[in-house]
Amino acid sequence: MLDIKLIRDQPDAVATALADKGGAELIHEILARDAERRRLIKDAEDLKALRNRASEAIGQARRRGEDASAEQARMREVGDRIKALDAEVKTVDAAIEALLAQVPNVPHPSVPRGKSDADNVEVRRWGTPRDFAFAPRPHEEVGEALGLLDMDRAAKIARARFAVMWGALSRLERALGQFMLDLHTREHGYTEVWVPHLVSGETMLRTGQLPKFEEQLFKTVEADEGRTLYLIPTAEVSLSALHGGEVLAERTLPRRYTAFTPCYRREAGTYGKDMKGIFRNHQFDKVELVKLATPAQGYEELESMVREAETVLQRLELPYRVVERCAGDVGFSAAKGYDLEVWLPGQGKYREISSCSNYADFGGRRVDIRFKPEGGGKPDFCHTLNGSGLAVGRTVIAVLENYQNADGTVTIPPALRPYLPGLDRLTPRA
RNA sequence: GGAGGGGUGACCGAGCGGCCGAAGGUGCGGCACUGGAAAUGCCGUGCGCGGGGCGAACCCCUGUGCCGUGGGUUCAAAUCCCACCCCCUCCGCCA
Repeated sequence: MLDIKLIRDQPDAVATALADKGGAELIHEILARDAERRRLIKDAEDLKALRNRASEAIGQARRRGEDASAEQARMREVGDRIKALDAEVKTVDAAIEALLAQVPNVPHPSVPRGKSDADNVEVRRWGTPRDFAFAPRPHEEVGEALGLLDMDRAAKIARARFAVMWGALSRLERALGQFMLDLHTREHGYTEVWVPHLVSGETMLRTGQLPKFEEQLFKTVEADEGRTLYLIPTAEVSLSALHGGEVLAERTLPRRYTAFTPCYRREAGTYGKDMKGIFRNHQFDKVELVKLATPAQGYEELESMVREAETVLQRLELPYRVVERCAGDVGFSAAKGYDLEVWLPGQGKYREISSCSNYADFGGRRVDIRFKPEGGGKPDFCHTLNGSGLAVGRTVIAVLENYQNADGTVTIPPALRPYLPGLDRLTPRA
């Protein structure tokens, strides 16, 4: 969330910055509530000061053996008024927090203006889409023809938008995850972390998944306890919540964490969209990248994170482009972000395979991660960054489509061979 | 699942209902000592919120709150009561 002080001090600047993103209309109401809050706090604290002084005097009087019952009765009343004021403060606090939670992050000045993804800006391209001597097929056809991708049985045992991958394709999925983790931990300075896939509602709130995206989450209930846990829609949730409530030493920043986990998403409201194959499923694997950085490091770390994700595609020799998201498309929590879009010959389009964002202090404030400056001084909120490095399911798609052969087989990208000993092509399942 | 113990500042660890934001230690910062360092000595070292000092930053003053979380008792709660969360030990069960 935004710093209320920023809204207080520069309401017009904030409203202007949110022009493309929305939320500017909330500013006025927040200011009104904030003024009310401060008035109430002042009143309550004045009374508390009065009570503290009186209590002191009562204590002394009683130790002298004097009667202080009149003063005690007076303070009892003051106590009741304090209680009432505190309750009002609490109500207003909750209202402000609810309002503040609806205000999106202010885009970084460098972010291009625009309303939708149509206004996103292509930053660079890498690789040349291969020339096919035949009509390249979409991944679901390639996979199903080989008998390795099995959407029907997945639907049978679960429902639509789930997948079953047999044999070598399952191996490919696993190998890709392994390959990405090794790359990021060995070459990019990330620490591999194994995290819970089910987290509390509190964690979902602190990572901005709730309440806004509740309809996208799978929720579990322990039947006999009635307790709720949520399936993570991305490992970003678990990774970025790890240090919630902590104050980190500046010299330990930036911290770079990566995790390979399944991700669970309801995909509500996407009926009919990307229904074929595994492009948009309820369950998919992803290698997630999360960084905690100082404000001074934040944007530099965003650029390097994008390059780190790109490296995966380069090693796999998959053509892609980098797109910077415009102000209207950058995402609720993000101050700046890039998408990596991989070339899918079966679709004849570049499609998103990674999204890297800097949530800046907006994220750090919400999860409450701060750092203590090296030379002393007040703790300040960390920048939190996250990105996919990469979405494994979509990488499988990219491999199936870009490496497909005329005979229906699929060549294994050379960089992946060490992870798939004895396998250089996907062939029909026996 | 049964029985018991415990959650205090960056960390360890004291703490009679008022004089406790909290002893002591460690760590950290500064200074002294040193050719430089170690050791030693001295000093300093929490966070949030509100009000004010030039409505900026840094800083200062002042008030208030914070001893797992939330309630309660009381003129007054780290200290008493209740609920919840978490951790630990022993027994049972178990991948």
